[in-house]
Amino acid sequence: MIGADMPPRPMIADPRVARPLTRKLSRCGALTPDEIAILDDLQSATRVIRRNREIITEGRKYDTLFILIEGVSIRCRILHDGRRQILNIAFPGDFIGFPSAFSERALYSITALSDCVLAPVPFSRLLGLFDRQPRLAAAVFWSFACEAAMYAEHLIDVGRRSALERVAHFLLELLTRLQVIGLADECSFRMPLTQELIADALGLSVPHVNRTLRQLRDDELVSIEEHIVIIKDVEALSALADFQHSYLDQFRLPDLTAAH
Amino acid sequence: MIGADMPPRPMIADPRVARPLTRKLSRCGALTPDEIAILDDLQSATRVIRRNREIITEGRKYDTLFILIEGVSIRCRILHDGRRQILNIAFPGDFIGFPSAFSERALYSITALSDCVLAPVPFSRLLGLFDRQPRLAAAVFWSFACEAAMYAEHLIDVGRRSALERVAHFLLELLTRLQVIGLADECSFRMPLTQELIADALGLSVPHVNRTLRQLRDDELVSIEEHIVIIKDVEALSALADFQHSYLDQFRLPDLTAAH
DNA sequence: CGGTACATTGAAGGGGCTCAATCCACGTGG
DNA sequence: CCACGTGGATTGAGCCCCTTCAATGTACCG
Repeated sequence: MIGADMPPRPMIADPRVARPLTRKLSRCGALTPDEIAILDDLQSATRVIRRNREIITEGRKYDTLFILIEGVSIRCRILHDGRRQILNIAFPGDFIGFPSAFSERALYSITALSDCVLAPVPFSRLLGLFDRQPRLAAAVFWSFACEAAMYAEHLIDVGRRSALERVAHFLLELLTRLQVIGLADECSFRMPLTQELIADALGLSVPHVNRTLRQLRDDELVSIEEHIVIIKDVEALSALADFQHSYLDQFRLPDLTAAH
Repeated sequence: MIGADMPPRPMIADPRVARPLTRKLSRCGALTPDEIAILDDLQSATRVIRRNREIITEGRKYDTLFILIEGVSIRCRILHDGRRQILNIAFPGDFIGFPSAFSERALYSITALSDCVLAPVPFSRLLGLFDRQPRLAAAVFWSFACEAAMYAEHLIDVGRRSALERVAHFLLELLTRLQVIGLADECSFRMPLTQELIADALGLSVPHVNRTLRQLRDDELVSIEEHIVIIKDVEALSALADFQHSYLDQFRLPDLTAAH
C-alpha cells in the first residue's frame, strides 16, 4: 500500500520559495538579500540524474559537493552477501557528497531514488564562502551538524529501539524533514520510500516493516492509504518513539556581530 | 577479563610527538612548521575533567569545541527506560562537541570515561583558521569527515551485522584508531572499555558481548588477557567483519596550491 | 496478457535478550 | 589481616522478537 510504484508525483520543494536550501536555511534566521542571492546562485547551475542512476560511485574521487534540488537520493553500503544498510536519505535542500569529497576515494555510493536535479558546488567554492560570508559558512556547518544529529538518532534507532519504536521514530523524522521543505502538511506526507527501503534504513526485514506499519495502523496512530501517511496522533507517536522534535529544529544563524 | 577495573594505566598518547591532534593530522601529509605551531597552540590551554564527570551536558549551550588531549570520553543517549546507546567514543586527538556547538542546546551529554585533559577551542577561533590556514581548515573538515565515516560504519554495525561481525569490526576499528595516536602496536592494544560499554556501543547485551568475545577467542582470532587485546589474525578477522581499513586512513591534506 | 515491482500474510526457526547466579579482583574499613 | 562491598566478567536456562522462507495478492506497464 505504501509507495506501490515509486514516482507518481515527483519530489519537488514548494515553488513559492525559489530554492530548497534557501528555504531551509531561512528557517534558522532572517537572511539578508545578499545572502539569499549567494545561496540561490549556488543552486542555479544544475544537472539531472535519472532514477536508479548513481550520483556518486564508491571508489571514485570527487572534488565537489552537490545540493539536491529535486528528488530523493540514498547513500548506502551493500555487504558481500547482499545485506544493505541505508546510511541516509537526502531530500531537496540537502547537501550530498560529504564526506566523500574529503576522501581520496568515495566511501559509499549515492543513488538517485527518483529523477534528481543537482547543483554541483566545488569544494573550493565552499571554502571561499568562509571568507566573505561567515554567517553562511556557519549555516553550512549547521547543515552538517544537523545531518550529524540525524545520524545519531538513526544510530539510536537501530541500536536500541524496538521495531515499533524505530518505525514510529522514522515516520516522525520524515514528517519533520519534509515539513521544512514544504513537502508535508501539519501531519501528513506522501511516503517517498518503499517498504524495502524502510527496512534497509532501519535494519529490519521487509515483512516485519509491513507488520509493524500494520500495527501502527491498528493502534490508530497513523493512517496509510495510497502512499499518503497521516500521523493521526503526533503526541502519542512521539511518546512511543521517544521522539524529540528539537533535534531537527533548534539551529540558529549567528548574529552578524559574531564574526571572527 | 576485559577492563576489570578501568584505569590501571591512563590513556595518554605517545609523548614522543607533542600533541595527539598534531600527530593525527601529520599522517595526512607533511605539515609546515607554521602549521605545527598553530596546531600545538590550539592544544596548549588545557582543562582537566575527572572520571565519570560530564564534559558536555545535554540541554546546555556551548560556543566552544574541545580537543581531547588525554583520556577517553563517550557521547551517549539514555532512553526513558534506561536503555543506552553510545554514539561515539573519543580518544586523544579527537574533537569533542560537534555538533553541540552549533545547536541552541547540546543534544547529547559527553562523559569522561577516565580522567581527561581537554583543550577548549572557541568556535570563533576555529572559523578564524579558515581565513589564514586553508590547509588546516581542510584538515579540520577532514576530521569531521572521518568522524562521519565512523558513524556510517557504526550504523552498518548495528543495522546489518551479526553480533560476531559487529564485535570483530569494533575491535579492528579500535586497533586502527589507537594505532594512529600511538596507543596500539601492530596488532594489539589495551582495551579501554568494559563489556558493558561495548554492549551499549554495539546495541547488544552484556552477556552476549561476553559470549561473542569468547567465541572469537575459541576461534583463535583474538586473544584477550589482562585487558590486552591481541588480534591474532588480522586478515581473517577483517574478512569476517567486512572491515575496510581504508575508511579511517585515506584522507589527504590538499596541496598548498589548492587555496581558494 | 504475461511480467515486474511491491505489499501482505503465514509458519517455523534462531539469534540475541532477560533473568539470575556465580566468580573474581580489588579496595576499604574495622 | 580479614570481612565485606563493589564493579566487572562469566555462564546457564528459557523465551521472544524478529528473521527466513514461501506463497498470495495486486496494481501497473509494455
